[in-house]
Amino acid sequence: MPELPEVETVRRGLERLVVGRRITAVDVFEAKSFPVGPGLLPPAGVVGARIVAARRRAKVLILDLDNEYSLVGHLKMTGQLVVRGPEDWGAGHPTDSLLGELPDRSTRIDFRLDADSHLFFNDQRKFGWVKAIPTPMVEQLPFIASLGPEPLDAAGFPEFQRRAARHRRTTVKAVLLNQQVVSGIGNIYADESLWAVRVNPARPLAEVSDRKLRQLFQAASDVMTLSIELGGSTDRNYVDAEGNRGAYLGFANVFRRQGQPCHRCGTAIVKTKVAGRGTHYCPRCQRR
DNA sequence: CACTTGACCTGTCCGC
DNA sequence: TGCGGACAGGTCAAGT
Repeated sequence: MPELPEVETVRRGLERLVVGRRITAVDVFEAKSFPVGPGLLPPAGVVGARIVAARRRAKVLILDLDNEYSLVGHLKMTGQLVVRGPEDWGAGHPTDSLLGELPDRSTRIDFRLDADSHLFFNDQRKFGWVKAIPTPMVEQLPFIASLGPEPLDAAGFPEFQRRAARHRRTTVKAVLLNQQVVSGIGNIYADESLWAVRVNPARPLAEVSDRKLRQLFQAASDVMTLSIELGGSTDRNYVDAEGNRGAYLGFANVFRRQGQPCHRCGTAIVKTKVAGRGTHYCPRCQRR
């Protein structure tokens, strides 16, 4: 469930904790978590390189190295990138940690760093991955090059509108989840954004006015900006680079709130299935 | 081409 | 208490 706010929170932690560190060794415990193949550097190839930048595109994390390669990572649903060092190391200590000693049984990769520290890639369900790719190739990877604009970029609205226009018959929720149309939104923030502008998730896009669509894009930006300030959403697994939970779900209006009163009208929030996903909405505020 | 469904995985929860 | 099955959801391949 890491969506844009969670990935951005991890990115900020990595920028603070591992940029400037050198990779001294890499232990891969689950081969599929660090795929190798044409154009990909095997794990041993990053040993000796220094991490020089931590970037993000939508839900994709990018750690640039000083050897012309970048570590590109996707956390998918249960991935974590957690930094650990000596006990007295670093300014931030976990205050709401979800994790114990690392590595644990979900640890797939251990990047050993200088200064006696580690960057652990944990992933209970093994859907996530980390790949080493030539830095100039990162933006050209098909799945990155085809991403739609991010809601945090207000100037991206016309492009979002243009791309969305090709999907007028599908539900507005499915469109929000389509990373080629608009990127960075996942199940949590799709539901939260739709509640904010009182649009029913199952509405065909054709029934959503241009004005509503603009409000929706803005709402997605607002809700994700707030979530970043709160360190993201922790439903089950998500933690930041220090192992801490995010606090956004305490402020959620619909996600995982089925049966509880709508914060606007008091009606019980309903959970259904739209676009093959669990979907939460207020049946009164968000009529079809 | 637009759109939906299934697969990838494992841990958790629910009903029997 | 144990056990089968549903469920969780990001993305892509395969299906309609």
